[in-house]
Amino acid sequence: MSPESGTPITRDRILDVAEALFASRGFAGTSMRDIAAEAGLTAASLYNHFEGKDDLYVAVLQRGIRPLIDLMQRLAESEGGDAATEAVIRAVMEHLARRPHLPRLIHHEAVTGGSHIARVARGWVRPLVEQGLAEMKRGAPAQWQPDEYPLVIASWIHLILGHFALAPLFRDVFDEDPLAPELLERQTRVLLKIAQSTGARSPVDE
Amino acid sequence: MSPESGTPITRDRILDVAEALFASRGFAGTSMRDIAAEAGLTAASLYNHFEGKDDLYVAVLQRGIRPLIDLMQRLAESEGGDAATEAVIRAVMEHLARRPHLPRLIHHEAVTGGSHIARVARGWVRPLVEQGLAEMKRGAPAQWQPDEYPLVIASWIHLILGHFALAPLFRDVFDEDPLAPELLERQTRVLLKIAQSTGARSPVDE
Amino acid sequence: MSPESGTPITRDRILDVAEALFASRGFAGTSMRDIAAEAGLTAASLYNHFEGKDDLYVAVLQRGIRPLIDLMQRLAESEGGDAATEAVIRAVMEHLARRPHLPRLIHHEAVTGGSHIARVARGWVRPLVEQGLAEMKRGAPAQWQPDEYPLVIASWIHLILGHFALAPLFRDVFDEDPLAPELLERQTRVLLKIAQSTGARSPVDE
Amino acid sequence: MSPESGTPITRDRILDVAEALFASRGFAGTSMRDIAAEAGLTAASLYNHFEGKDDLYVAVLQRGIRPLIDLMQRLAESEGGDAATEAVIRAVMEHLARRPHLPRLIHHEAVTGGSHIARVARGWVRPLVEQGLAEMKRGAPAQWQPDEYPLVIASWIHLILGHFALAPLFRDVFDEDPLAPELLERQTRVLLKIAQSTGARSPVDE
DNA sequence: GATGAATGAGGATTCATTCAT
DNA sequence: AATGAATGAATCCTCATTCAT
Repeated sequence: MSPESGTPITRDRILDVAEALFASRGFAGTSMRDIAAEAGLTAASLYNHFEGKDDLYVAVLQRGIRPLIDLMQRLAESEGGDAATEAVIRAVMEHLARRPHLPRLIHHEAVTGGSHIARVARGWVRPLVEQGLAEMKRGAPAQWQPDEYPLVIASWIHLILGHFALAPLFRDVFDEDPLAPELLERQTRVLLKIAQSTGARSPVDE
Repeated sequence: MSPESGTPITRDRILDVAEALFASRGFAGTSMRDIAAEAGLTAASLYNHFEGKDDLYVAVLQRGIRPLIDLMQRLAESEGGDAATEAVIRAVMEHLARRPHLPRLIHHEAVTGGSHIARVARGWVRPLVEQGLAEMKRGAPAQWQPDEYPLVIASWIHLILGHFALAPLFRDVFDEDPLAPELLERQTRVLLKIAQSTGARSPVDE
Repeated sequence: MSPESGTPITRDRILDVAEALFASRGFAGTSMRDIAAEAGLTAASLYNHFEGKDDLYVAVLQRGIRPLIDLMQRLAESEGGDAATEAVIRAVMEHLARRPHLPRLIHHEAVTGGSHIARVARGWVRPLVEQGLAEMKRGAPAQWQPDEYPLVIASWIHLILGHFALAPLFRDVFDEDPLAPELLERQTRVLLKIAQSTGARSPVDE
Repeated sequence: MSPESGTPITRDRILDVAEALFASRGFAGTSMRDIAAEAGLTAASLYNHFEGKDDLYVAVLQRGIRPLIDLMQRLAESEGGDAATEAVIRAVMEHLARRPHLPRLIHHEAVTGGSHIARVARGWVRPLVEQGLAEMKRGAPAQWQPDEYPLVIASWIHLILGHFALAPLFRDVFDEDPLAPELLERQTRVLLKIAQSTGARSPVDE
């Protein structure tokens, strides 16, 4: 009946719930029972859909990261230049705004150095970094030395992911929700300004 | 008799071990037994020094964050200006280089939105942000709107903490250790350049 | 609709698989899922053919033991004497050679003292023992006292079943498979010699 | 207080209980909870004494089999001959009478072909069989061919272990307990007679 | 006749914690 | 100050079974 076979409804519901819980409590802090309960199931039922906690976690990770990889690849295929930088920032911010759990998932993995991180690192971040490196080698702002390129790229990742991942903290500090549409828009503006300030092509270029 | 007494040496050893484990596995992922084992003790012995896991965790957090708060306060008392920005970046980077677990601890708390985060938020980040706000209000680069000030400050936090906290990820992506002295120095240079680029006082100011 | 119906082929396949698994892992150590998987089915499907695990187990037991009972009865109807002893040993050895799981099933039941053992005991072993007793009473080797008759019969059961049931052990000890045709033949010869040695009619008889 | 350090009492109590349960229900059929309950403990407490179910099982097996190995070695050091055969049978029967769970444990392992069987096979049965083989090679009854020696030895194992291990079955068949002292004595007599009948040195030997 | 999905019960094991020693 | 032993609660997961499809 549905274009997909199986019973995608339940499976997806589990993935949704698991994504939210893994994102906010981490892998170790999330119990199968909690996931099941939130999905309206018994813990045992989860095993009809996933082989185990680890399998479920990987499924959550992949479902979340895959579209981000795809997005980055699509963006990479567009031509570069200053306009492109703006487009990338806008696109990524909009994408993450719709999947606000993803950055926290990535942060958990990254900070923990979990066993899945190799997958994340090699599958997603490395290609992304390498795209960025290639782009910068073709023409980076004059202020950056080549050995600083990776750090510049990492810094952009910190800026973008950090805003989402550390939202719980800053929600307590500011009295506003960093994930509210208005603040996301404002943060995008801030990032664009940073891009302009730091990305000014060297006078030689012009 | 009081759980606060005990050989300071052992207590500190426990704190050291707990800090490392909490930082790399998070609160839920770290067991009292693991901490005890790594400290050459039995789990039961930990209770001679701390009232429980939670108490130990708070102790770790406070021991780690307190010096950072002090550092920020000392820096705040110095006068501002462009030179100050550079001094702050250098000082914080150097401080964190000596306590590399701290950023991961903070990230865990921040991402998790744990029950201790209020403490962290109110005790450390809020004053820091308010110092920054005050500073910016006294004279910020012209490109920033007042409602962007908090986001700019948060962005700096992302840039600095992110480099340390996400080191496990980027260690896998680059083939270098982000926490190696040489990369820390390089990252400091990058941050200084970003500060210069984005922080340029508007021509009108001068 | 009735759980007794169904394609006989599938039912027999399940019985075959279950027999092998129950024999090598015991009742408690064998899961319905394992049986189903080995039979190319899902656990749920087993319930189309058997009422439950217990029912399946009993079916396996009965299917295996029934022919053995029949064999013993047929042998009992033949007249006794030394020739008969040889015939019994040969017949039983040949029968078990074709159903090598059976002795292990019986051993499991016997050692466990499981709830099904009463069935086995009363349904199969007891008549067999009583046949033997009757036979011995009609004329046993002079060396056996009447109160030893049951033990002698039990000993024969140990000798014959043991060779099959403990094959996994002796396969490890010898470097040969006790169930290989050649060793079965050799074991038969050994048993026949034991029968001759111990069964010699007293000189008075002759 | 006790000649052994530690708290041997609880540990031994657990071993006793586990031995009985493993013997009568097998490894898979015995739960840690049951063992604990029978020992007056909680399941969690078992893990203060053993690393896990498997470890406990191995401990039970070793504690039971070790003395049997020692007995066999002592017997092997005595000189052989017909008198020795009688001594061995008597000694083993008496030993097993005092540890009636052991044969069932061995049978479970042997029939299951469990993962521990290699240990049992190599550690205990193989040396025993090899002792027997050496003995037979020095002078066996004329009726046995050399290639039958292993089977003869195995047959003795079946006769002796079988009486103990299959006791639950024959308790149901006879109306007597095969492990009752009187029946053990009777079984010993039967075995001795079998030994005499089958072991008669060939006239040529004399 | 087969199965995917659901589940209550129970499996082994871990965990934080307590307490007597 | 340290620990061995004990434990209730919770962990992940398996199991036998049911039922709608």
